[in-house]
Amino acid sequence: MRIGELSARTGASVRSLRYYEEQGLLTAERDSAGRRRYAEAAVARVALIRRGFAASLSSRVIADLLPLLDAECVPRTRALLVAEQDRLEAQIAAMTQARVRLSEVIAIVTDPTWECDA
Amino acid sequence: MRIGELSARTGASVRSLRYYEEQGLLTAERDSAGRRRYAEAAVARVALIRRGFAASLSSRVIADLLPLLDAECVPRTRALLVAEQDRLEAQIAAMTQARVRLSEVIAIVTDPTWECDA
DNA sequence: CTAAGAGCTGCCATCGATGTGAGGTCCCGG
DNA sequence: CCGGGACCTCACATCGATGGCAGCTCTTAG
Repeated sequence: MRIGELSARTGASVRSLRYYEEQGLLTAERDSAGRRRYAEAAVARVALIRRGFAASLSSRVIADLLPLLDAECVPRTRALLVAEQDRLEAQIAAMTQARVRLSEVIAIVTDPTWECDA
Repeated sequence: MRIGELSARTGASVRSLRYYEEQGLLTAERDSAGRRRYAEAAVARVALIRRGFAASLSSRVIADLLPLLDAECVPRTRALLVAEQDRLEAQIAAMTQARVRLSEVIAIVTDPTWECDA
């Protein structure tokens, strides 16, 4: 299929599909006119890529991941994902801490001695 | 004091102090040579700004916030901060959901039928 | 044959706090 | 008077996925 159809079938914009290819996430044959031709499997591939993005993986990590998935290499795939999980966990922790600090700020400004003109 | 001293006393880089001014977070007099001169209060001001950043507030929000703080206007200050808290909460929720999705991906690839060459 | 539509490449913009560097001014100590 | 250090402004780079435009080619329906 061509890029428009793949886009329609996956929900990824045409722009994004080209970007995925640029990042080495998706390969395509070219027809005589230079247009991308995708195999049926591309639909599942794009779904997988998008699943990765939805799980906050970067294109770089997905690029590392896909060959491992294709090789059905569980241990390394798993190691990569767990590392990402740690990164995500750290980010969540950072934001959670920011939330605490924000609560502190709110507590400070809610000091009852304060007043307001408006 | 001049910018170098303020930087040393607050831990903010000189670049950052200029940026704060550019964003309307910090004001400075100028001496005859055009150099910034800060009052003592600037130290506390910068500390407050940095506290805001540490609580994941953007310079824009801090810019909105500081006048309210100066006016000691609790209700509006509080409203602004609570709105930010909601935003932060939404981000944390998004990342938490990403974590769930990542766990799902890990569960999928950990399917015991898979094998690995390396 | 022609117009429209789909595809192509390449480039710029986004958002935000900060780093970095060039090129200039100014002040002070030696 | 000179050198160096502190300061100034201006401007570009970063990171990442995506949007969007310009200008082009190619195909296909009418």
